[in-house]
Amino acid sequence: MPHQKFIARLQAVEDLSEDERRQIAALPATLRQVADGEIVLRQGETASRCVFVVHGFLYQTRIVGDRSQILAFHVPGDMPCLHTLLVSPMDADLVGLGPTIVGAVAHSQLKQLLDGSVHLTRAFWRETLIDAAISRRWIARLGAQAALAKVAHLICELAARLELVGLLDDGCFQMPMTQRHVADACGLSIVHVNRTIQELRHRGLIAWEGSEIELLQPEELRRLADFAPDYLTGARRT
Amino acid sequence: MPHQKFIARLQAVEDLSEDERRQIAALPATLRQVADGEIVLRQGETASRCVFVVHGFLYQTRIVGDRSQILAFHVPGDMPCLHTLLVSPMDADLVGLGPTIVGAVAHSQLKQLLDGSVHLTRAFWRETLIDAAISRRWIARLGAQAALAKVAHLICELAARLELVGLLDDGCFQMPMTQRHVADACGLSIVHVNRTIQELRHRGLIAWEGSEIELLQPEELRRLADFAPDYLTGARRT
DNA sequence: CGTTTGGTTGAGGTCCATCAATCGCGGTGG
DNA sequence: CCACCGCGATTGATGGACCTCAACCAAACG
Repeated sequence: MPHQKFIARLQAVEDLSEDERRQIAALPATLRQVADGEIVLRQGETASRCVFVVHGFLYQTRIVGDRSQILAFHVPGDMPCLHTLLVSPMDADLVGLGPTIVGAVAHSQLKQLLDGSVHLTRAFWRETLIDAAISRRWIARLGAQAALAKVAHLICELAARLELVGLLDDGCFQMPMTQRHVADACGLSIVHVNRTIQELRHRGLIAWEGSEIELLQPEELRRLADFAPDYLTGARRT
Repeated sequence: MPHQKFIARLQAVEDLSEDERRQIAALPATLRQVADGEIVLRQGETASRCVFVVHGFLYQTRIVGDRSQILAFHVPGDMPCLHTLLVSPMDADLVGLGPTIVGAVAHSQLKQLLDGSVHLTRAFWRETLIDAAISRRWIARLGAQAALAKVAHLICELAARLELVGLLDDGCFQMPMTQRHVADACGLSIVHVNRTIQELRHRGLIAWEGSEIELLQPEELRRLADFAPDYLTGARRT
């Protein structure tokens, strides 16, 4: 059950046989509650287990100079530190966003599973490649877009990723993200993020109350953000 | 011989046996000359072969809105589109920087090699993970650093990566990068890049004439850029 | 209730973009 | 050989996007 979203995610990325799904579901995982702002894995730490999001959200943040930069958000089904299986130390803190439930699988278990299956190895590899593709979009976003487009793009991406795991309800999703998180993810100041969000609201593109974000005009928003969701699944060759 | 730098690169990332090195060297590769500015692989294109840099440089660039953003530079030994093996379409143009020689290996050949070796698969996977780690640093750089630090960081990274493949000569390296490339990589205007480089020169940190870049005070430069090269090899667990 | 946290607003300043012009250099063709 | 051209580097002036500081508000919470 806790692996459900994770399997769904992998499934969206690579076709899995029923047997393979069973093998993944059989991975021994320990569940754990993570509080808002709690650090699951610390920068520099060498993980011996892989974490996956069961419920809620995580993000990765890194101090650079005197400010902190968010490198990635993680939604249910994501395995944020899969790369620690092969490349050891974390290059950022992994932090809970709102009350969250994570599962953890021992590296040894995962290695054993992957060593036995070329196809599953490929699926997990693909998973890390999609993470990389997302990072590359973030580079484009941070390097070349104006504040309004940056924030719009972030919202579009989160909505699209949540949709993949069935957590988008009619353009609406729940995420306890504060304006500080948006600022740290977009490389903007809080004040300017605030004004930017107001502008998005004013244009009737989004609604955002508490932890509920709604895309009022998804099409318009995507155009503004120059967003296309293709990179999130790594469109397979047919 | 053309595979030499590529093997050196892999070797730096994961221990290879002599047999494995031989297997890689035996991969049938076609060499090709690439002119400055020539597009090797176009955004949206589905590659059927993986390219690696034998001599010279490549970079990946993507149009976003009305400007172009460079997502990555590639030095000899790099395999810029290894990810196309599993995730199909290119999300950016792959372009030659200066006169360059690239090799190309068919996906089918590569797949065959990897399917036969768990260890080599791991080595190549690691390779993509290091690319991802670099992307993440770029996010931090673009999101959280000022112009001076951005440019300094880029130079530090290039120098460190070239050092890994033996192309750094006493803090000196050859790279036919223009200020426009720096601007597109750092999300700055050309004019401002020009002034930033002047400032770096003025502080006695670098020298840059034509295509020769020299780190005059590497330690100072690294401090300014908040740079540490750890992420480039994915420091292995011991 | 006081305190904290996140959101909001205003004013002023700065970093960087944009526009425009110049300069040096290598290439090219007459 | 030299005028011409194009590209990259450089410089100055001006403007704008965004930052910083500071204050205030509302809701949540002990």
